[in-house]
Amino acid sequence: MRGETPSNVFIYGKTGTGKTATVKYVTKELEKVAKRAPRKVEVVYLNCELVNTQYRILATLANTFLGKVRENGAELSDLPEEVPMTGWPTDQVYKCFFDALDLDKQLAIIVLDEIDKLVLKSGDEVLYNLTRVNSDLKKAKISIIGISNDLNFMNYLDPRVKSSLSEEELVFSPYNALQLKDILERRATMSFADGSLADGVISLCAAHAAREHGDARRALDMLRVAGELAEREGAEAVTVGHVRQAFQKIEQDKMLEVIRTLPTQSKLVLYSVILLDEKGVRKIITGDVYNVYRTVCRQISLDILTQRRVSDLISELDMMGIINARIISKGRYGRTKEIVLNVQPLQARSAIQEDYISDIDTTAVPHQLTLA
DNA sequence: GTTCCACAGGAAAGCTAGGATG
DNA sequence: CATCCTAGCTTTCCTGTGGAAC
Repeated sequence: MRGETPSNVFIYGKTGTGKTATVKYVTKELEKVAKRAPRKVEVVYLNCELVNTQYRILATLANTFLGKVRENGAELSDLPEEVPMTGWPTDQVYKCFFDALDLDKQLAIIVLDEIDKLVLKSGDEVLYNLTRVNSDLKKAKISIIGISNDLNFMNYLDPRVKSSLSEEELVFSPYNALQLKDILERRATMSFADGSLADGVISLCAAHAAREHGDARRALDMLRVAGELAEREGAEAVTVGHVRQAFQKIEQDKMLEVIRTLPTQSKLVLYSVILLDEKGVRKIITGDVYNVYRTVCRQISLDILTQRRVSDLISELDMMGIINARIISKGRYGRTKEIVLNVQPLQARSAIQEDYISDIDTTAVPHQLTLA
């Protein structure tokens, strides 16, 4: 507001630590204060997950400032009405943004949320251009706030961009249990009726979330799910038990989501394990899984991988926590992995069958196996 | 004490899709 | 458009191994 060139700010921290919320709050306050100041302050918020190419960022910026210019009733003689979302050469859009911005003595704060997504998709050229704008502007100034949840993201950048973007750096560390408790309590007073939360419910949610990730959004999710469970039950209040159920439900949902996005071959291996489990086989063993897997593959005429590979896939499923595989030795009868399913067979099955392979025959388990 | 099963899992080479490059 | 590169899968070939049975 005093007309000095502000530092660019770079903010990083894990998801759910309040980066976006903080920036939005602070910029809103700033805009409020700036209304009484002689120099205008404009904040443009861009989520780079949605607006993720150089052209679209420039076009969005150009249109924002063209809009502001028109609001003020200024003459638009040499400026276009609007920049189309496709079609123009990039440098023309750039010039348009530049001219509209430089009409006034103003400060533009450009917030680039999820900036890592932008760089991943279209490189750091935009950032380079934006960081240089200040040296060409006569009246206006711009300042960039970059938000990223990838801590290593900076290393992908051009050193010049890196140094100018991180003039000021802020790190948001994950919330601890006390902070989460505080957040949950505030939200709870807004969304839950008095007395509908039993003692310890919020503490438990906070403790769980802090131990896992420190993500406030997910802590709130847990509280919400616990509330929904209690409501469905028609319970008087949300109890500690509901929170535990909610925790399990969230874990299960996460697991099912992982299963849904598994590559086909891994799904088939998992499917084979499920089939064996449903047939009541107590000790599920690599060799058996491979036999069932082969039958299933033949039924849907898919390539059959080698046992070596399937063994690796089983290890991967184990790492993901979908199954538990532990190596056991049966002495004279060899050494193998004993596999225990770690998900609800029915739900896991339907998650797998959402795939195009929906018509696998359940009789894929050979009879001699069920007898064995 | 030996044997030997039924795999585990390391190493290296082949294959392939997709992207970069000329 | 052809060609080259690369990462991620997969296969091939291999050595290693805990412990019940002999």
